[in-house]
Amino acid sequence: MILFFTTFKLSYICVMGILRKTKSVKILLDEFEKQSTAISAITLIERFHLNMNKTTIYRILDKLEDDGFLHSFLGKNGHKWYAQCSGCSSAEHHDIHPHFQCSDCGKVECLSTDVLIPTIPNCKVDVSQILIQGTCEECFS
Amino acid sequence: MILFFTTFKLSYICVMGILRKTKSVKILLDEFEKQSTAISAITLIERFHLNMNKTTIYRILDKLEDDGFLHSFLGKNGHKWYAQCSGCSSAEHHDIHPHFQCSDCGKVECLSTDVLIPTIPNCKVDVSQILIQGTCEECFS
DNA sequence: ATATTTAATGCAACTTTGTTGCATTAGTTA
DNA sequence: TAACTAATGCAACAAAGTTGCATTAAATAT
Repeated sequence: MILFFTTFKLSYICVMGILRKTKSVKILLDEFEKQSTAISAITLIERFHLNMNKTTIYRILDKLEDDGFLHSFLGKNGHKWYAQCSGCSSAEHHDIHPHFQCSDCGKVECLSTDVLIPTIPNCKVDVSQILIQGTCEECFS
Repeated sequence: MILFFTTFKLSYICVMGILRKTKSVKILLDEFEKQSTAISAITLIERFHLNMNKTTIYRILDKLEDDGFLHSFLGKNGHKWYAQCSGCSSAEHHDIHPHFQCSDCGKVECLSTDVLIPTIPNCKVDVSQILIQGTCEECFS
């Protein structure tokens, strides 16, 4: 959340998410600022196991999602991935877009393309997860 | 596989899948014949824990998928689900269709509707998983 | 600047889904 | 009926993610 890069009283803005700007929160926010592609929870745990506990990582990711800074989805193995939201808030997540995962290197990208979800008779559709798998540009050439 | 309901020499047909018509295989085949909606591995383990070991269940499901009798996909929690294929073989799985999971009762249905998958520049697309979540007909009313 | 409050953290133990190795059992073929 | 070996059960394991609780450290109040 942009909050941390300006200087607000956090408690006014975040009701259920992150309240304190701790070292761990800063490290993770920096990471998502730096890297535009999605990152899996497992990758973050490996990458920062010297800096913080895996429990802490899971908890911060959870809160950042509540805050509308990150959105989560499941990769090809059912493992959790996170990426920055664009224009979401704690009130509403409107980041329903497909994700592309390379079967070769495992990298995941958010796709801006819209996919038309079929309507289902008598059912109320809430969310849809679309994971497209294949070979990415780098692994293909 | 229809093989088991007629009388063939199995070894001619199944190369890497199921070779013997055991009690466990019969139970699971019956279950998928009986129920047209998808079934999660966990559900089968609960349902048949008196009849067979969970290892056996996972192994049989795996082989039935190899044989083209079942296809698998991940539900909303990343858990494995299986449903009957229509027209697939061990040589080729062409059952790429969306699935609908009810957030209320957890039930999963295969949808016959086609979804247009976006092309991604310079990438080769292989498979795509589409999981639509919402409230099903029964839970809605 | 220091004390107080309590959100956030680390740790260990746990839960759940799914997998592996190996001895034993039971379909299938000879 | 015997022989072969695929399939099974069991126990132990692996990996992702969660929970409870004592401790630490941000933010606020003094």
